[in-house]
Amino acid sequence: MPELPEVETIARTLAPEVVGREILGVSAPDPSALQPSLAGFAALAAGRRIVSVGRRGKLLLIALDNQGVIGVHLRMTGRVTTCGPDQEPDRPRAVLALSGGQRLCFADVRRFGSMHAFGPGEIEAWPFFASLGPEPLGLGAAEFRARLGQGRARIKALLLDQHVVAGIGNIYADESLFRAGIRPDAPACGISPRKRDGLLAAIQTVLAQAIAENGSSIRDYRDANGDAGAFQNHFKAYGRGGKPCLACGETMRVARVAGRSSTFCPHCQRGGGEAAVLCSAPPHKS
DNA sequence: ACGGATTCCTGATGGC
DNA sequence: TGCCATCAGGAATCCG
Repeated sequence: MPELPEVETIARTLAPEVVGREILGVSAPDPSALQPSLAGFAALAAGRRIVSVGRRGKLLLIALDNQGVIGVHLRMTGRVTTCGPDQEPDRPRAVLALSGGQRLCFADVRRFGSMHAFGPGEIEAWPFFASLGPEPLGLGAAEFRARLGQGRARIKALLLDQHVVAGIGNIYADESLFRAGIRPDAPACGISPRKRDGLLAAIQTVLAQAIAENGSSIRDYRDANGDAGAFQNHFKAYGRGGKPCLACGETMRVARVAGRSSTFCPHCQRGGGEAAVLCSAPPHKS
């Protein structure tokens, strides 16, 4: 599942393959992959030259020479890869033919993802893009503390909420909470400023390490060259339900939090548990 | 208004 | 062996 480190890795591996090339044509075995439509996408993208490849949250951004941009939502199983004229792309939903015989392929078995083409200045008006929270890497402690708020929402739900912070998904939420010693179901109102600072530090450490390892490959994720990442070998929480905690040996538990399976150590992650008292009193405001 | 639950989609997996 | 239920999850949307 591509989250921030995976999308960052795709951007870095895709850039040298496509930057400087012109988009010659657009084809789509599954036209629903393209927004606003196959014809609309082609009108915005064809004839444009790719000038850079970047990322915002989990959104892959392919910048065009007219200030337009292609935004790619990979969701769960989306893949963006390149393939030359002699290679057959594996079940692509959409293919961009590029100059020099290169092709950019978008495949996505579960079909949750999509590619959006935008004209100059249009993406800033896209509600999804405009409402994204700040990037977690480089985010200041004071702002992070404030963005979590004092509500009763569970901390994991907040980490997964792209309006709060952009780029974190189920894997890195579990890994960060483990390293910070906070239960995934802890309400925000019970997490002290000190704990919040520790959580941000854990998030930044985990994301940076995952980027350095080219992301995590559970089953679907591959970079633009088709290569897997390696950070799955460093998981301490995700996917370790029923196994002994790597820190204390206690059996890791799995619970449903924020609609996601969440793995945590009941011993190491007690932070926020004391919040039941702090949050129980209803906000008596007149 | 806020926060939880549901929905979309298909392949992998486990139980019988 | 084969079938069927279950699970995976990002984000929009629905619901209490």
